[in-house]
Amino acid sequence: MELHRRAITEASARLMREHGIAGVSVTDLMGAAGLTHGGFYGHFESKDALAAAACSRAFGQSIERWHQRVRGCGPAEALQALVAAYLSIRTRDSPGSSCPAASLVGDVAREPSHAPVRAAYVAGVKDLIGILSSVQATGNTDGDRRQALAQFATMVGALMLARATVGDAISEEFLGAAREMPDSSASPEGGAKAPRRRG
Amino acid sequence: MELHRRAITEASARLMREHGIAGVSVTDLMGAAGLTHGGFYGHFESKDALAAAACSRAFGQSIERWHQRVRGCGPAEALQALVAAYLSIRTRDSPGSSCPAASLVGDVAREPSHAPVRAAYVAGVKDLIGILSSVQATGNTDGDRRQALAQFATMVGALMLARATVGDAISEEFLGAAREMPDSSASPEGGAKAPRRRG
DNA sequence: TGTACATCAGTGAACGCGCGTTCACTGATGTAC
DNA sequence: TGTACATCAGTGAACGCGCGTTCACTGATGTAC
Repeated sequence: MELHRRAITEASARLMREHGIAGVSVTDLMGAAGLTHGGFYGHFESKDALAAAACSRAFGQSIERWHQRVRGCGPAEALQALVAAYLSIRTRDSPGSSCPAASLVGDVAREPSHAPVRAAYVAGVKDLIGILSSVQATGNTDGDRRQALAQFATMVGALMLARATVGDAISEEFLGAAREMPDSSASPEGGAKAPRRRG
Repeated sequence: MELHRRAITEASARLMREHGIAGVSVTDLMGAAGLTHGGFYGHFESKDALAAAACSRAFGQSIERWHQRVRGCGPAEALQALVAAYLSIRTRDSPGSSCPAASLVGDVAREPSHAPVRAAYVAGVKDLIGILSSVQATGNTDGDRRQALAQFATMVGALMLARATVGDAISEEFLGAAREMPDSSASPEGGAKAPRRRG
């Protein structure tokens, strides 16, 4: 039974990123796990509960992948590697297996405040921001975090805009322009930089 | 009849940004325009066609607002004003009346390539990028455009992440960190800057 | 080893509901004479 | 000015369909003796 539950969660982590939470039915999800829809409520309390589990699972996959990329690199190379992979054509064209913070951002933004997927999303975003902070180089903790938040916003925005404009040249332009954003283009040696000030 | 068509488009421009294209029904939209659902197909060929019209209308509103903000400012102040308004709590909490490039990004990303709303979205994004380019100050046209693309990605990403994480402090952190992104924090005098290079 | 029984994950029909779309009809408006 | 008629935007019932969820049932599994 635990095996089936995992299969449902895994299938949902993929399909919900691809088609949206509301874009796939319980029947679809159970079918993708090799089951029929009737047994669903033996595994999950509701579709909302599954969405939360699927969201957590998707973030788990991303976090694992980020850790792999960061491991065994200096911070500057690690940042470069994360950004380059994130803002690639391959990632743009694989919403089902790429960052849920991007793929699900529109869905989660419209969920009511009590929806369980919201908490899962926030937790996942915080984990990714933690990793991204650790490869920044402003020289102080606050600066690293602010830099990571802004950088992550750029990555998520560029990826989603690239997806929404596929078929037009501007899609690739978004990916390219965002890849060169502040710190990924600056000093490959990763020297400490002054924290930014409010304008 | 033209009046009713406009009312339907206007209501849809708001409601589709708030709840998503699939998140509102034809009955809802007609009701919001003060009509009953049956007459809908006298005005539009399909819900998809309405989505395209609503998207164009929403971009029209944003473009008008951007032009107003830019008019009568120097480029540096204009950029500051656009970014500050875009990344405000007020904007975050008003998806129905704010930038459709953000509110609809997830919906449009999942539309099939032939959906009419896609073309409307791409056209609107290009218009906004045009305005944003015109207030950049890298000193050359290509640099301005690349800068505008990256900046816009940051704005859209931060706004959507802030919406998806409302209720947690990180929501406001995204807005704040993205507000200080590259050029909005640099040189309020707006002096020309060297174009960025690939890292 | 063989039989009887309890368990319970999974099945598939069914529930009420709302969707996008269609269509016969209504009733206000404007023109013809 | 008054009557008859054509037009056509808008109405609301109805279409087939898929949704999330429920539930009586099935049938494989494991235990008791």
